Amino acid sequence: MPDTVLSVPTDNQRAERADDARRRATIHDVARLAGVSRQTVSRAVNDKGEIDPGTKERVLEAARLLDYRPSRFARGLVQKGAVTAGLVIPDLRNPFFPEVAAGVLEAAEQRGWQVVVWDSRIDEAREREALDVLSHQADAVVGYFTDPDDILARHIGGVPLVLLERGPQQTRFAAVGIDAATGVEQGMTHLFGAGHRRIGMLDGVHGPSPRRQAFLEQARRLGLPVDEGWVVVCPEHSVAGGESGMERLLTERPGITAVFGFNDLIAIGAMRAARRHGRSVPDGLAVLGFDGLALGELVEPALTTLHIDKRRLGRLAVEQVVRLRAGEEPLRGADAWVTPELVVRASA
Amino acid sequence: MPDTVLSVPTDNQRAERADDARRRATIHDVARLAGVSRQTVSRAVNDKGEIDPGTKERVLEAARLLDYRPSRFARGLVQKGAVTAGLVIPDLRNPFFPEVAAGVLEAAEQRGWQVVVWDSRIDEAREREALDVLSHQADAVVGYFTDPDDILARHIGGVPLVLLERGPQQTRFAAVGIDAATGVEQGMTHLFGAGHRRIGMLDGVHGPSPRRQAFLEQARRLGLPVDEGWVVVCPEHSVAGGESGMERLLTERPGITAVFGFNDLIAIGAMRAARRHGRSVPDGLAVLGFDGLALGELVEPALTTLHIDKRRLGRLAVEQVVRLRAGEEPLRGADAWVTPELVVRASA
DNA sequence: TTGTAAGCGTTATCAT
DNA sequence: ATGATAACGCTTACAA
Repeated sequence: MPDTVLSVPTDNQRAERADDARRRATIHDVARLAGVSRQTVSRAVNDKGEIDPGTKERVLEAARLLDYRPSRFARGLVQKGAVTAGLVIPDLRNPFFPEVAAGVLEAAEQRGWQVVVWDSRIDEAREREALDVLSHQADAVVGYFTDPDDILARHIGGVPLVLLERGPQQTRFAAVGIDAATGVEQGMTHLFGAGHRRIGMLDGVHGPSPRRQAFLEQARRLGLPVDEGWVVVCPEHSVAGGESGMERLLTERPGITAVFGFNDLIAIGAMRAARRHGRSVPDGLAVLGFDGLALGELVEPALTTLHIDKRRLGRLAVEQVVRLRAGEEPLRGADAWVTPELVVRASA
Repeated sequence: MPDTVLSVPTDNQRAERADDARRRATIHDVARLAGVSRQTVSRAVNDKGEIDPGTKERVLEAARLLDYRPSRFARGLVQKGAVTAGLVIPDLRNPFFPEVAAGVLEAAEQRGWQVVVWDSRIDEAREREALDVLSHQADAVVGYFTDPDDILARHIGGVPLVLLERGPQQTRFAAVGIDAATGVEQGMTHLFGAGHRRIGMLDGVHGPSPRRQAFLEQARRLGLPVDEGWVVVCPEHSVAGGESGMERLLTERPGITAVFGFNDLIAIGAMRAARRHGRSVPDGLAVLGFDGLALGELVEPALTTLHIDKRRLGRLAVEQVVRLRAGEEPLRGADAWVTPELVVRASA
């Protein structure tokens, strides 16, 4: 018989379950303890006006006692407006990416958004996993991805996606990129002007990357005796990767007088390897980087590099998200590019 | 009269509002378009078994048409278990912090948690703002904070909080720290052993920091003629900050033969400033860093430093969160410390 | 000042 | 295989 009474409806059922072991306190528990309605608890907790100071104090005390915290889900359900973006970065320990992330975070903060960060650690499976999770938990995703569009589409499932460093012509998603062609042209022109003809490249990716294509194109334009055979790939985008790549390049093309690095870390590795081979920089070998990391000013000799405005890249990505969410077309072409700028220091 | 009919109850009201301009499609809209119940939509979308392949296809098509995406809030409300942690970092562009963040992200990922990252940009107001937001949106917060406990308490409001780099004796919150005393002792012993007696310090914070206290204590132990007057504060924890701090130190204590940096960036700045003053490193001036950044191996001369396992620091912080959430006592004392390790390179 | 009722969008449970 | 119904925890009307 008591069963019948207790199962009347919901409120009494709740009362039954109230002393469950580790259940988090709800607004209802607080209301009951304070002897008020849930609405009154809400008023107290959210600091609304219309409430008696005494009641408020009592409610807050009850909340404290029960260690009550409003459920963000229940709140989100009823108050719209909280925006969460996902950010997927390949490697937080490559100083390039924290800079981009800083740009994203800054722009997001200005809009009151939150950013969930994933470090995919240069693992395509983890990239996809990030998409799977973030497509459920975020309102938009920004990041570095290596999979082709159709795979990404399968995992992002309708959530706005902005790809970092993919040329707009390489994807149907929104993207922000780096104007590799212009950057490489500046760099090669500089090396050529300094008298270099036998220039090698330490690329960062297999296959026809924009940087490599631009490199080969410039080599052709300048009439250099340089082709694919002068390009060595450093799968690891680090100083160590640059060192071992340079070892190989020096073995395969001992005649080179200059080398173009895929990024600054690789270029710094190249300098170190070159010196170990008894070639001083820049006289025995000129080294050119790509990124413009702060680090480049600290090494000896300071690194000549194509500087990229990394924060801007991040901010631009957030702008793309804004457009996407507004139902507008994302920026395409040059508006969605960051153009590198040659910074001449000592290494080339 | 039609009004009466339409306002029957909720379902029809919804039908009315369905063609609202920019309202995001809900499961209900999809159900209606596909001519099935909401439950069936749920089954299709979540890839559950019990559903006719044909129906499923029809539902998914409708979902695609309406650009339907499940609300993460509604989902979170019914499916428990999604954990979001907040991470507050002072400056993503100081290479130290991305390493710590990487440790946090790694440990969080292993547990299936998500991490919302905030860059407080070394601004106490922004730190508090981060707490205000994250205490609502996250299930726990990990981070660097400068405010004293009571202020933090006011802003964190009951959410588990783990402070980074606060000695356990300095806070009643859970914390993970660095064993500054042991680190400094190693460093000072090393410098002393190399014959240095007049040692300066470039500290990073005003007031009695653990590192400074340990420094002064070691100076006393070793009988050095060194006191507070040999400490210069670099408010900016960067190479530039180290350079200007070193300028001052060199002016105030031209007799120093060695300098202890608050961190590696400051130490590198010190090396540069010293050299500009015509003092070679390490012969004219020995320089010791604190952090063990990868960067330290790349500068010339390579930096002798107290290496900190930064990832471990981050992972440890997540472990503390786990304890807190389980209602256990957080680790205290040495278990919540990371002990620096002296790495001798060329600079000292 | 306080309480009642409805609804936010989803999934779980139990029928059918 | 599909649907009805009841939660989930909260806030926003509106009523008292």
